[in-house]
Amino acid sequence: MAPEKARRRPVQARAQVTYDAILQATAQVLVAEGFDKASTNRIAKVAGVSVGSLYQYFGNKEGVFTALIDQVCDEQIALLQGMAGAMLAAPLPVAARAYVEALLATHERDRAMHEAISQQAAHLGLPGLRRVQAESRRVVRRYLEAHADAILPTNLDLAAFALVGMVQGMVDSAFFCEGAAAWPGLAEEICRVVLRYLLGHDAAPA
Amino acid sequence: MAPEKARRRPVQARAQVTYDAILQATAQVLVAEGFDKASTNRIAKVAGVSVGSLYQYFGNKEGVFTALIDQVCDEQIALLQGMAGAMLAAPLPVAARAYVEALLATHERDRAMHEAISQQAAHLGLPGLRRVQAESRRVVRRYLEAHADAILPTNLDLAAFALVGMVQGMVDSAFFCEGAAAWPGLAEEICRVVLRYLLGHDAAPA
DNA sequence: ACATAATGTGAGCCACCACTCACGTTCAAG
DNA sequence: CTTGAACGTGAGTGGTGGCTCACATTATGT
Repeated sequence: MAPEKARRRPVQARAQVTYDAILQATAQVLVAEGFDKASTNRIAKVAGVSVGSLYQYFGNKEGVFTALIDQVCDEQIALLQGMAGAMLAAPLPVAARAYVEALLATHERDRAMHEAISQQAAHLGLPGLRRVQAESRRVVRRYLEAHADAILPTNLDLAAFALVGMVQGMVDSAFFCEGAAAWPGLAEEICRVVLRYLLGHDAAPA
Repeated sequence: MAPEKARRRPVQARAQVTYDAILQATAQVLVAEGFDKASTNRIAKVAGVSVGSLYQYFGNKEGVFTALIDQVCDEQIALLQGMAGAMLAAPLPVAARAYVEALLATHERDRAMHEAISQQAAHLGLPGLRRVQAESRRVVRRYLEAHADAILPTNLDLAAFALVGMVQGMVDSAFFCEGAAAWPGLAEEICRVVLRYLLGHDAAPA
């Protein structure tokens, strides 16, 4: 039950290779065959190692999945922060657009991955997903601060919270409802929601 | 794998009692002990019946969960439609407020339930959750039609989609991020988002 | 070269779990 | 009351999967 610590940390190069292979195999099996087929024996076989090796680096089955989820969350956060740096000085319509597109893109990229993980989200993934949301709010809040004189909301914490939630909600809905993600006006509409909330009107075209 | 049909439908009263007890026990075990502890034997024991009885009404384990999810979704949809009838003629700020409060309330009521179910959402719950979202969009769309001359969006399908997604997203975020659900200005802020999207400005106070 | 630690192996143990079946019990109809 | 159908039972079966452990192999320091 409790997330046990890893038995051993990889120190030699070949150990790191094994470790990475296990995580990659976990992702692959999860996406291709579903959670209930993802036994430790199957993961080890796909990774090309023995079960014993798996249990050298992960205390139990749960540990494998939490490690994988952590890795995915770290990537997502890194992408977020990278974008934030490039967008801090950008005007609102541009930044909004970039944020929306980025979220749509990551969803597109590893849709199956997210689905498989969220299958166990309440149990294992929740802390990780919380981290991503918290970091998203932090990034958005910093942007709002820099543009505080141009927007309506004065409670920036609440505004960041609302923004991250609403965009995530619409993007999720789009992928949830098959086919909707490809709707032509979707990204525009999400941006419209954001801009009307922040400005009270649509952005004037340049 | 495939959702097998129930072996037998309860016809006598005591059979219905057994059937209901099984579903209720499933919900209870799911919430109190988590999905992986919810074995058919455990469910039967908590329900106070024998495993054999369980398999008289459900073809397999999956069938128990899908039946439970269907039941929860039906309740949610019924609540939605009931509210829609009462709100069709209401002015926008009132209707928006009612919708938001209703969502917040249902989340509050069976938060653990939703969490446990969404744990298996990708596998079992997806069709049910899709039904709820689709019905939500239909209800919202009907309302928008009735008030089409008072709102900015012209593509009502897209608007309904965006509205349901954004509200759901913000509500989910609130419960996701512990404590946030109790934030004082939360419901107001969600309404503000909705109204600025639909009207382009905040509602004038009565 | 040698010792020692790090890494890798996989057959097998054990516990658990989905599901069955042969048998009892309760109901409803004639 | 009788009869048969609906309902209920729970020990048992087959299979699976998490995890171990005794042993083999490879790297590292001296």
